Amino acid sequence: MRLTTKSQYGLRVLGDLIQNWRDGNSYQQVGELAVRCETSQKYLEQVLLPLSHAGILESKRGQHGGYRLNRAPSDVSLAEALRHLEGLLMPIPKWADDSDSDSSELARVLRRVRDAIRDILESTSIEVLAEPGPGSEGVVSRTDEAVEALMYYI
Amino acid sequence: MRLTTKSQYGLRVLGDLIQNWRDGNSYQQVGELAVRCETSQKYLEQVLLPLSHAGILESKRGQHGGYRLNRAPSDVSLAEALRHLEGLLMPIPKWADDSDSDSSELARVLRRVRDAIRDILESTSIEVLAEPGPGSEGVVSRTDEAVEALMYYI
DNA sequence: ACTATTGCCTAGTCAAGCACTAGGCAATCT
DNA sequence: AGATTGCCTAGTGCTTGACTAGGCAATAGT
Repeated sequence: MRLTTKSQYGLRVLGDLIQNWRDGNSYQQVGELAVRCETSQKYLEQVLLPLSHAGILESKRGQHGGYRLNRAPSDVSLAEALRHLEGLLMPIPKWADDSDSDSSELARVLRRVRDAIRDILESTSIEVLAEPGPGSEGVVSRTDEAVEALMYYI
Repeated sequence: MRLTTKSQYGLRVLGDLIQNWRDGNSYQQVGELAVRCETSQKYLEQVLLPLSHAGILESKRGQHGGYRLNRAPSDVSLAEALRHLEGLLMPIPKWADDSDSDSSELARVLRRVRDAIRDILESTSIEVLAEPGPGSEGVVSRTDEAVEALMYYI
């Protein structure tokens, strides 16, 4: 699993839109989302596009257009979001994905690693991206830091 | 965790040297290892250097020099080998590695992923890299294919 | 001691991919 | 009709992976 800035911004926007979902789910313009996520509008457009195509987000064009969640946050897993942000998490050819046990022992170990990652990411919903409630002081999202910490490696 | 060709060749050489360990543990020249691993001698030198510095391999220069295992294969974990082949698997800053539970929920999820990967890789020895016994027909090492399958992503 | 051999180390090159920037088209609202 | 906003594609600069190349250092055989 690799994590690039697409995930960084994408996950942060999702957290933002989850807050918005709980408060009427109105359309949020890319320009404002970009400001809140500290990136450029043009780049964020590219990040959100695949999420829209995947049906995770819903978009509207023209005046008062923007993005909003299309499904309940609890129904979207982190794995699904990351798949559309980063492309396929694991482009494994058939021979390795098959249940054939005739492949090497190493392949079996690597498959266990892959499954462990997948299990965690599939069983976690994007609700974890929502910023902590209004009780906390630091209003700044920690999503960036969390992703930066593991960026490129895991 | 990222896997590059360094891991691909490095793991394959380790498998080769494990066979050699069980058969007298003589020094194997880089040139011949490179032929068996289907890469160039010069590149393989760079791959094996860090394994030598880490004490996993032992080297000798001059005529009849080469490489051989320096420790029992059962005492070297896949995690250790990969760490020296790819650099640190997870360069996580202190704030995320601390047991402080005040970081974001996402950070906690990503730490679970990291730990799951580490647990598997630490508990598996490089013995799995050894080629299957002489009973099998296909003599070609499957390490390359196993690594290629997951290269860059997991 | 001399020389051939082999590993050690550093620098440089080429291609691919990430992180954007930019421009124009298409839909929507007023 | 015109302004606004998202959709889509192309292009650019930088970093990194995957090597290639050259010379130095140590060891073995004579």
